[in-house]
This record gives sequence, structure tokens and C-alpha cells, in this order.
Amino acid sequence: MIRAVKGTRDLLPPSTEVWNSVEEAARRVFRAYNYREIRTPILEETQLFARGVGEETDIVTKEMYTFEDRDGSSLTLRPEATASVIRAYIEHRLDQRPGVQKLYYLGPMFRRERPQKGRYRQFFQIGAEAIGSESPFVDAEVIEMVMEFFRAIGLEGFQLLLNSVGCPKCRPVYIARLREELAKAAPSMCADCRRRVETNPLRVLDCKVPEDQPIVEALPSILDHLDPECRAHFDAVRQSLTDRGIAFELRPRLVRGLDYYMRTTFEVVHGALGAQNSVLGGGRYDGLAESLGSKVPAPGIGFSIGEDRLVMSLEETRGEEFKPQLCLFIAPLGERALRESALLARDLRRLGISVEIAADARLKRALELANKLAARYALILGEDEIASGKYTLKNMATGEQVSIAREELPARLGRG
RNA sequence: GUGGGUGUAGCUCAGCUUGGUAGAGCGUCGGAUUGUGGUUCCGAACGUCGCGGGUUCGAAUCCCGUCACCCACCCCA
Repeated sequence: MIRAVKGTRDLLPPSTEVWNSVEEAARRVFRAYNYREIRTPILEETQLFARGVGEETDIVTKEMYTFEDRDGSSLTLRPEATASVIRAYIEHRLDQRPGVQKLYYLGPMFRRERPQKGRYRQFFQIGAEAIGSESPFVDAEVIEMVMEFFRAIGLEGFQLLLNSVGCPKCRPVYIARLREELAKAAPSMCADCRRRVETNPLRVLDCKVPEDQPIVEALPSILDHLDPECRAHFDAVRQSLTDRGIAFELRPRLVRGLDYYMRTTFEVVHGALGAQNSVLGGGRYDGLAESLGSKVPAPGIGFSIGEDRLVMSLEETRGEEFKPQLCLFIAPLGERALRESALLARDLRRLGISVEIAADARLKRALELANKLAARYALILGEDEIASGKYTLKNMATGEQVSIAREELPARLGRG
């Protein structure tokens, strides 16, 4: 038997209904913030990610789906979308368009990791980027938009974590300071941390081993090492969030795994997701365009939402609410009735009313099916009804039946 | 890449310790007479017991190998 490849999966109804309502809500909310959709290719030149995401990151060193095209060029299935969006911004000179470029995207990303709960090799992200401004006001607005989106889909029980990771000027100073401290503390820490001291000292801050926590908490905070510009930026972001009534938790030890982040970084975590509890990651990336070879600067901030994880947490708490309903189930009795119901169904469907027809079932069987499909109404269409012109409409919830003329049906059924 | 767990009907699982050629619930399909669902009752279909090898008169059950899936680490969405 041929199966879906490891780490990929089929999304089936009724789950796809949840996916659709999540995506519809995102489009609606983002549009209200004047974001518009961008669709970039799923395939890019490998160099885009190598340079954009960072040569030394885990994504680039071991997680990319990279292959050689027939002409010998190296292509990669996108592991994330920000680099592509910036590439498109540069390529199409969007900096020449008026105002801040606000773009959103949604679609599949690919990383060749070992799958586990909430982690897939093909996974879906919904993200947005605001490019062309360094203003902390934009940072706060982007975060507010995310919060409004979560509110729109009714997500609860999440936490917004906020930090600043400084900039290429002040971060190295901090990392040097961190290394000094770690040189002393590392020997008594876990094996992973001892390794991280060499590879990526910032990651030590993210250590989850309980025994290491006292040491981690005593390490110097990056927030004490921001240079004046980064400091002012971060203060302004926090002030604007407070002005907007957005609750956040300051997490000086929040670090991100992609190289391009600077200054503001944020994350949203949700319980009931297993070990992969992060549903959103985002931050500012003012230097990304230049590292992709752009002559024009493109300071920006954005986020990406792990749609798989988001849907998972929605389904955990309120999966029932997304069950779609069938409005009308038609049970035709006999050939004439079947032909008549085809025309009736088409007319109702034109009005947006969902209709199903039992093409070949006895009445009992048809009603059984109507019940299983959770139809709100069943329409019984037999010889009597055709003769009299009055159809029998049954309310499936109450069992109540009324005799109704064809013309009255749309009003009676309402929309949907 | 590393560790642990699990593979038996469409789904959820029992049976495995103490080998004797497969079960339950749900679902699907049919029936309980004429054009009335949800409840109930009766019945049916569906299994190379993940795969390969070994031990044995006999293997879902014991042994070896292998594959797949899940969870966790790493890292991230």
C-alpha cells in the first residue's frame, strides 16, 4: 500500500473545516490591518535560505529538502517564508510602492526533521510581514494584529512572550559576556548546555533541564546589555503594547533559532500541545535584505503561526463548534420526484443553501441518512407532494413537519 | 541523528505471561410488511494478527531480524 510520506499527512473533513475557518479569519483580520496576500514559490534557490536564514542554523545545516535540478542548480523546498517574501520585495522593488508594505501569506513549509506531536515535515504557516519601517509602533501593531486574530478564532489559554535580542552591534558584546559567565558555570550543567557554550551560547538560556535552572536564571540578561538605540526601541514597543491593553510576559531568555532576528522578538505558547508548545514565532529582521544582497534596506518585522499546532489546540478545546451542517436533505420518492428534486436542489444551491439528494433510497433509509449527515431539514417529495404542489418539510431536530409551497422554501430554510 | 513505546477488522482496543489455526465495542450494510430518522432488537460483510525468517506436530502468542507509526531529545512553527 502506498502511504503518505513520513511527516506529511492528509487533512480530512471535518478537520479541514477548522483549517478553513482559521484561514478565513486570518484573511479577514489581516485585511482590516491593511495587509494583502503575497504568494511566493514553494521552490527557491538554495542560496536564498542559506544566506537568509543563516548558514549555521539547524534549518540550513540539516533540515532542508534540497535537490539538484536537471540543469545542475540547487533548489530547496522552502523551510519558512520570510526570506522568500523579502526576496520578492527586493526583486519587484516593492520599496518603490507607497507606504509600509504589509504582506501576509499562508501555505506549506518543509523541514526534514523527525516527526512528533505538532511537528511535521510538511507543515503549514500563516504569517505576515511589515516591511519598510523601523518604527516600534509597527512592532506593536503587528503583535496586536496577532492577538486580534487569536481573539477572532476564539483561541484561549495562550501566553505572549516578549524579548529584545539586540542588534549586530550590541549582541556580540552580550554573547562575549555570556561566554565569560558560562566558562565558570558550564562544568556543572547538563551535557547539552556544555555543548551549547561552544556552538550557540544563547541557546543555553533556553535550557529546560530543571537542575540547570538556578544557573540559567543567574546568567546576565540581554536586556541589560542593549545599546541605547535598541533600548529605546524596546521601551517604545512595550509602551505601545501597554497603550493597546495587550498583556505580555517579558522573557529575557527568549531566543530565536533563525539568524536574521534582531531587536524585538516574540513568541506565543499554548498548553495542551505536548512538547511543541510554540504556536507562533516572530520578530524584527532589519538586516535581512542586505544579507540577501539588497542595496536598498528593507527593515521589517513579521511572524509566522504554526497552523497545524493552532488547529490542534483549537480542536482540543472546541472542536465540536466547527462541525458543518447540511441545510437540506431531499428524499425523492420515484422517478418524477427525483427529476423534480434535481431542479429544486439547483435553485436552492444557487442561493447558497447546502443541499443533498438521496438518489436511490427508500424514505426510511433517506431519513436515516439525513440524520447521520446532521441535516437541519429533510424534504419529502413523493407523488402526493408533486400532485398537490405542497412539499413536506421536516425539521430534523424537532421532528415537526409542515406542508410548504416550493416558492416558500428559500425563506423557510434561510441561508446556509 | 539519539532514546522509549506501539503495530490484531474502517476506527478504538482485548487476546500474547500459561502456543491449539481470531474476539468486543463503535462504524458500514441489510432486516423488524405499505411514505418517516434519532432509541431498541435481529442479522451480514470486512482480518496475509506490519513484514521476513526461526523454534514447534501446531505461532497473533516464544526467538531473531526488518519496516512503519507514535512520543520524547535536539531544534523549531
